[in-house]
Amino acid sequence: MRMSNLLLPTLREVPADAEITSHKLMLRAAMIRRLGSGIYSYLPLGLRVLQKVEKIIREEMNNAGAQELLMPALLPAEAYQASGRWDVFGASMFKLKDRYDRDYCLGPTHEELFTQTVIDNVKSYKEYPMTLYQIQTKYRDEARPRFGVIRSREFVMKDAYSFDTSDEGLDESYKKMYDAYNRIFERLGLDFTVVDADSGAMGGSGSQEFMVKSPVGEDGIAYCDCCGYAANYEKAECVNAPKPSAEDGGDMEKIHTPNVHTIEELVSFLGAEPYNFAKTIIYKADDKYIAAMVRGDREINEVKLKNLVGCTDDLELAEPYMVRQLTNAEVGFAGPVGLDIPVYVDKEVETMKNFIIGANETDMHYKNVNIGKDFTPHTVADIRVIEEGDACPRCGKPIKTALGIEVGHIFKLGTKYSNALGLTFQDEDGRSKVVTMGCYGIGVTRCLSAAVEQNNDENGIIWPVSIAPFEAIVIPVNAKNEEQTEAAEKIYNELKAKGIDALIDDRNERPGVKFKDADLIGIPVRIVVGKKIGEGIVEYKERTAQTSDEKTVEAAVDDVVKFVEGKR
RNA sequence: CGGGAUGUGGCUCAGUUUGGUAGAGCACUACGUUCGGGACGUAGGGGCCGCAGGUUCAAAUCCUGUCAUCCCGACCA
Repeated sequence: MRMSNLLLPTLREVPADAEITSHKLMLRAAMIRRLGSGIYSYLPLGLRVLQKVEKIIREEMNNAGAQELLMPALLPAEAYQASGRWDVFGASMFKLKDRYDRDYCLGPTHEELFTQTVIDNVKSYKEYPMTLYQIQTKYRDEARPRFGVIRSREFVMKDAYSFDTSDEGLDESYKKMYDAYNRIFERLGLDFTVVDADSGAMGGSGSQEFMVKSPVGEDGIAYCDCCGYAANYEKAECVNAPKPSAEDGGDMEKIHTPNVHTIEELVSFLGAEPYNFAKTIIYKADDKYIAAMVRGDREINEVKLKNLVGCTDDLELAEPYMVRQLTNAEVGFAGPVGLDIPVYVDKEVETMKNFIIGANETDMHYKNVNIGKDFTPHTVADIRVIEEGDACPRCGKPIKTALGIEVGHIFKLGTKYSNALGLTFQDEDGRSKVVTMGCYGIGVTRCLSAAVEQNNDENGIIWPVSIAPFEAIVIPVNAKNEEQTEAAEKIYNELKAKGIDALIDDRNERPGVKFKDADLIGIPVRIVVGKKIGEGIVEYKERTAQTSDEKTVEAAVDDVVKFVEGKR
C-alpha cells in the first residue's frame, strides 16, 4: 500500500473523550473513529488489523473442526421469547419493531438461533458431534459503554456452539475449543491467563474466561503462582482466615454507639478491630428482601450471593426506606438478631466468637454475639470476595490478584437451551434424546484494544507481527531524491512480490513526520532509504518496546528483504 | 439507573465570572525557503458557539428546557 493513497488521518493531539492508552492510540493512529456512544467506525488501518485477527481465529477454529456459517443480526423476537431471554436480557438488548409492529432485536448473542438451526436441520445421532461458529457484529445496549472498543454497543464477536450427544462428548468438544483458544490468543501476541468463571446469565455448568491482565481491566482475577489456580473474583473460592476473637466473653449485650455508622467509626469508638465485627447488608432479591453477613473487613460477593439465593433479576442493595422499615433503625445498624428476613452468613463468620453486630436500633450495637446462641443463620456459605494474600483454595499459598480484560469466554451450557427450545436427536436405539451444548465467545474487536493496551510505548503502538496492519514500512528520507525513491520503490516491490504486507511512505513529508507516523501506527519493521543508498546500503529497525535504545542496522538492500521475511 | 463534568472550524483549547462585530495552535489550500525524529515565511479557505425557547437595543456569554458526550459506581464478548 502506498501511504499517499491511504486514508490515514493520524492525530497529533489526543481527542478529549479518550481515557485509556489503547483508546487514545487507536484514535491517534487513525484505526477507529467514534460515531456515537459505544459505536465506532474502522478506518482502513483498523480494518486491516481486525481482518488479521479474524483470519487467525478462522484458521484455528477450522483446525479444531468447527464450521463457519453466518446468521442474521436482525432477529425476530420469537426465538428469544421461547428461551426466556427476551426478558432476561431486558434493557441490554436493542429492540425494534417493523412496519407491521412486529418485534425484533439486534442479536446480542446467538444461542437460540444456532440451536434452532440444528433443530431444523439435524435429526440423527450420526451427524453429531458438531461445532458451528460465526464471526459477526453483535449489539448490546450497554449500561455504560467505555474505553473505546473494549466495551462498545456494536462489536464483532466470534461465537461458536458445540452440539453433542453426551456429557463426555461435550467435555471433548469443550477441550478442543479450550486448546484452540489458547493457540489463538498466543498467535495474537497477547499475554493472557485462563480463569475459572461464573457462568452468569448464560446458564450451564462450567465456564472459563481468557483474561488479558491489564490495569484497565474490568474484571478482578485471583491467581496462584505456585499451583496455577486462577479464577474470576466472582468465582474464586474463599478459604477461612480466622482472626483472634474479642476477649470479652460474657453474654450478648446491647451497647450504645451514638453516631457510629461505618466500620471505621465503630473501630475507633470501641477500640475493636474490623474483624471483630460482622456487617449485615440488606439486599433486594427479585421481590423479596434478604440479609447477608460477612466479617467487617470483608466484602460481599454479590455474584456468589445471587447464585446462592437463586434470584432471576439482579440482586441489588435494598432501598434505604426498606432498610429502615426492616431494621427499625437508620441505615448502618442492621444486624441478624430479630431480623425477620432470611440471613445468609459467610462461612468465615462461623469462625468468629464474641463478635459485634448492629442491633436493629439506631445508635445501638450488640457485642459478645455468637452464632447458634444468639441467632440462627438461614444459610452459611462462601459469599465473600477473595482478597490478595488469602490462602489459595488449592495449595494454600498466598493468592495474588490482578485486573483483566476478558477477551474470551467458554461455557459448558449443558441442556439449558436444548431443553428450552426442544433440540433432540434420534439415538441408535431410535429413542429421542436431548442434545448437550457448549458455547464459546471471543470479543474480536476487544482483542484489538487488548493488544494495543499490552503493546505500546510513548511513541505509539507496537504491533505483534501476526496482527500488524503492515509487516514493514519503507521510508525514503527525501521524497525529492530520485535515487532514494527509486531504491525505496524497488525494495517495496520486492517485499510485495514475496507476499509481505508492505507500506511505502511516498508522501512528500519531512523525515520526522514519517518516522513519527511509522512509530505511532506500530509497524514492526522500518526500512529507511537515505544518503547511503549510493553505496547500496539502507537501514532497518525493529519496532519493539525498547525502541529508544535499539540501534538501527545498516545492511545491503537484498539482506533487508531477507530480514523482513525472517520476521514472519 | 444514581453521582460528577463538558458541549465554540477536522483535532486541542481560550473567550462565559462582568452581554457589545467569534479567537489561538495544530490540520487544510497556494507560493517560496527547507528536508535524518511531528520545519519556517507570506497569502488564503473553513464555525447560524449542541439544539429550542425566553430576557435584552444587543446573547457563545444571562434564564428555562432539551439533546449529546465523557468520567466514577451497579451489569458483560
